Amino acid sequence: MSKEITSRNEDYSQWYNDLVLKGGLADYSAVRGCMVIKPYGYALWENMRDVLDKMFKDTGHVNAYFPLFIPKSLFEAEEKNAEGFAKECAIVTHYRLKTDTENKGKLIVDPEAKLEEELIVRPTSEAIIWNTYKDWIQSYRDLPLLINQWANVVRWEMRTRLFLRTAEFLWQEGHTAHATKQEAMEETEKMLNVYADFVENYMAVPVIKGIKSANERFAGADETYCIEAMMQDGKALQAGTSHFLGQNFAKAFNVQFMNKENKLEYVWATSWGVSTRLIGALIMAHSDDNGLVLPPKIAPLQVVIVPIYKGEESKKTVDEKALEIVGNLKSKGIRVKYDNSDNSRPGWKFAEYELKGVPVRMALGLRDIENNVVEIARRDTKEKISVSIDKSVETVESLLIEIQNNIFEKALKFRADNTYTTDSYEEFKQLLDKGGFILAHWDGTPETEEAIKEDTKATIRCIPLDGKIEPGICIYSGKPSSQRVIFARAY
RNA sequence: CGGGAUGUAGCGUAGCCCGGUUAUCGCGCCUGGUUUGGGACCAGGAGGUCGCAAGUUCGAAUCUUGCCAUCCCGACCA
Repeated sequence: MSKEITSRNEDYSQWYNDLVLKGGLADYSAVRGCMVIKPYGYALWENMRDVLDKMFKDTGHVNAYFPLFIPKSLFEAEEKNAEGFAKECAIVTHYRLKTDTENKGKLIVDPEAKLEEELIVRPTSEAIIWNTYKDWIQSYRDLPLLINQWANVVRWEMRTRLFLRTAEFLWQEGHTAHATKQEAMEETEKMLNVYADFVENYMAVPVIKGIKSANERFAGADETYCIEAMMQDGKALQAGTSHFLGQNFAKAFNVQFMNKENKLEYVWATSWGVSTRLIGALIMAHSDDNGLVLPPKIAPLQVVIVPIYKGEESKKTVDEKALEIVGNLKSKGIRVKYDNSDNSRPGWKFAEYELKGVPVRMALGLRDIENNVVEIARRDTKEKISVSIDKSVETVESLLIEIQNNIFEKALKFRADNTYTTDSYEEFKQLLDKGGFILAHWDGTPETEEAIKEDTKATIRCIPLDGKIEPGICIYSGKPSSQRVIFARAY
């Protein structure tokens, strides 16, 4: 039967789950909190990864790989960071199993194989990386050190959600070392801009660049920058972070370099990351009740061609013409699939590829070939047009660009329509229930943020970088404030 | 980790309260045929550790206990 998708109005969470599962992006696994990323979902991640990887390399970074396991003593070296992650670490305590003599065919942990020092499965890699950098950095000539790694990390979350929060996830983490504070701060902002560029121009998700409040700051960072996106239910989702780590890790791991004046100095550090969580952002930003809506630039398939035929003879004719179009599209670098499988009919295929969010669908039948036209349907607006086959490639090319722009504009408009400004705490609470971003004054204290969070479940998503300096009074405490910050309920 | 719910073929399900032949139905799958412009139809067929493990019983999908996984709500969360 048809793959029914729960509507957004009916149950937003279920709608999201339906898209992930029925859209073929991921599956639950036999492991609590861990998911299987299926080929279609992984293809999406590969496209995202490839674009980001190029952006990192274009900004001077290189890739490396560090161990999955971190000795506990290293992990705890930077205290704040260790504390921040302590509650969600998986720990390796033994290295061997043995046959259970009491219970044939079962294995038990060999108590004699206890590790002298426990290994932490990385929730992030600062510790192991800075412990390594210590040996790599001696002189200012070794700096800057600009390294990225693509890896998996584990955070033992209480409650998990496909892509948005899983116990294991894939990400990239950049870790850089610099000779000066200024340079490290510039790097932090540079990578934030790279993320914003990627998320807006490839994923078509508008973001707000900002700084995290102390409560939301990365443990071990002096300053955390972020990009925040709005989902269709009005909730905020952090799409990427970039941290200025100061000299915290340099001091914890004793990473010093000789400067030009022959004096030892601690290096300045940054780290930055985005994860498979971005896929969750993508889904919730654009998709609709018919399924996924993927931005052409990173969609695994940009075009699908569905043939319509009657009998073997006409199938041949249609195949021939369709493959010619496929060739033309491919020569333009367009990711296209010709689905002439005989186990489902055209209508089924239409619905299936809509569910999968393929940006453009072409339908080609005998009637079209006679008239030298092809039907082209776009996923975002579901509009259909009939164009001359000779012009089909250029039509598709421009359509892909148009779809990319349209879904970005649509998301931008949605965000604008759901962003409010208020100076009244009562109105603030009412607006929160509608969902969306609220620009309000805040006195800058963690206590006030905490109190508002207790009261409303909303947190400060960020202090926007492009925010106007505008004196006002804190919405909660009435104390003076110099700038509005963004409040929202968040994922 | 607390509260609630769920788990029967690839998917969706009936049966469970009140234990008793060969576990129901639909979709999907396989074979053959007719079909194909928005989720086709006919005929035949295959497919099951009833989430897992103990227990109660002559007998367990059904009753009991434990465990595992998922969903929702909370707590937690960079």
